[in-house]
Amino acid sequence: MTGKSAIPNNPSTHLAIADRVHSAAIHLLRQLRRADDATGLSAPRLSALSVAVFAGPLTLGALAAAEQVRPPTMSRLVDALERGGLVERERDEVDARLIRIRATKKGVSVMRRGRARRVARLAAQLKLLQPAHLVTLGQAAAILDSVVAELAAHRTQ
Amino acid sequence: MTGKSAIPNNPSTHLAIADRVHSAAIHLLRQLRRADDATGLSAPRLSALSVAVFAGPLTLGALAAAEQVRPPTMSRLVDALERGGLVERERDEVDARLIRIRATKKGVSVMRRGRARRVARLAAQLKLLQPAHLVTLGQAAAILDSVVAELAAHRTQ
DNA sequence: AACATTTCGTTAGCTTAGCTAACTAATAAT
DNA sequence: ATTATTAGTTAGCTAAGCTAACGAAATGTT
Repeated sequence: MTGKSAIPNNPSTHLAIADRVHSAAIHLLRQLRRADDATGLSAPRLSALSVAVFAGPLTLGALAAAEQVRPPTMSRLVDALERGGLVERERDEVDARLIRIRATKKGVSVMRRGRARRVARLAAQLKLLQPAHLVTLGQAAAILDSVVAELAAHRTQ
Repeated sequence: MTGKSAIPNNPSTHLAIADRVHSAAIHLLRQLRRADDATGLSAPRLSALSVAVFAGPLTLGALAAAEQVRPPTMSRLVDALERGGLVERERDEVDARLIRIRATKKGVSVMRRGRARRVARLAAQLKLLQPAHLVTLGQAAAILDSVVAELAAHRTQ
């Protein structure tokens, strides 16, 4: 994508840094996007599965909200995961409109391995970095997450 | 998406850092995704336009490579940009197979405004950070870009 | 000079992910 | 009892990504 020079101006500006961070994120995800051949799961599916696994059984709507996606979109993602035997739909006992998405055993193990594998390529590259650079990345991730949380808060408000 | 707990392990491991960086990137882009109703340009289009603007006239293949995308994909992105009057296709004088993609005046200005707007929300948050954190993010972006370039190289091989 | 090969971009056709709008079924409210 | 709201799905669209196959142009071989 844009690379070094978008919004060139003064490179130390927050705007310039925002631009570069944005770029880097796009590039990274492009690289990691391709389906993990081992699991056959795309990023959105793996991501949804991840929430199902770690946040326990969730309603479809809640899952959609967690993934910041509309219900129909999540409905299809769940279709795919269900087809693969990774999650199950359960009707709620008390409120029959609700559908709880629960990860299966298979879903749990596939998710773990899939995510590990997905990130493995990145990890392998990181291993080649100078330790100081690795530290910088770790710190940046933490900072970014807090920034993103702020963004999300201001948006949903 | 996945959040804090995927592959938790030792947080200082390159694998753990890879996971956190990956997470952070996903979260960030989800937040920024809708950003640019003003230009009507999607992220991939804005990104391609950005390269066309800043890396000067480029062949379609080079643009595809820069965007880490296959030629047919870029061909369609360029179609859309051309329809919007943001870029032009020019046949090369000496080698008639080549097509140079050149940003128009309109493309340049739209890109600047669009991208600025897209990143503006992020930039606004960054402004609230401690200067040291801002520096860390800037460095991290640079490091990440080189890492991603390596990833791309190894994958294409 | 003629033919074969390679290269560049496009076209065709597929999948996935996202959306809105409209529908069904179920619950809640009046 | 009827009406309104809510949850999820279906239908139908757009966009982005891919591979395979193709035409046109350039290059290499004989």
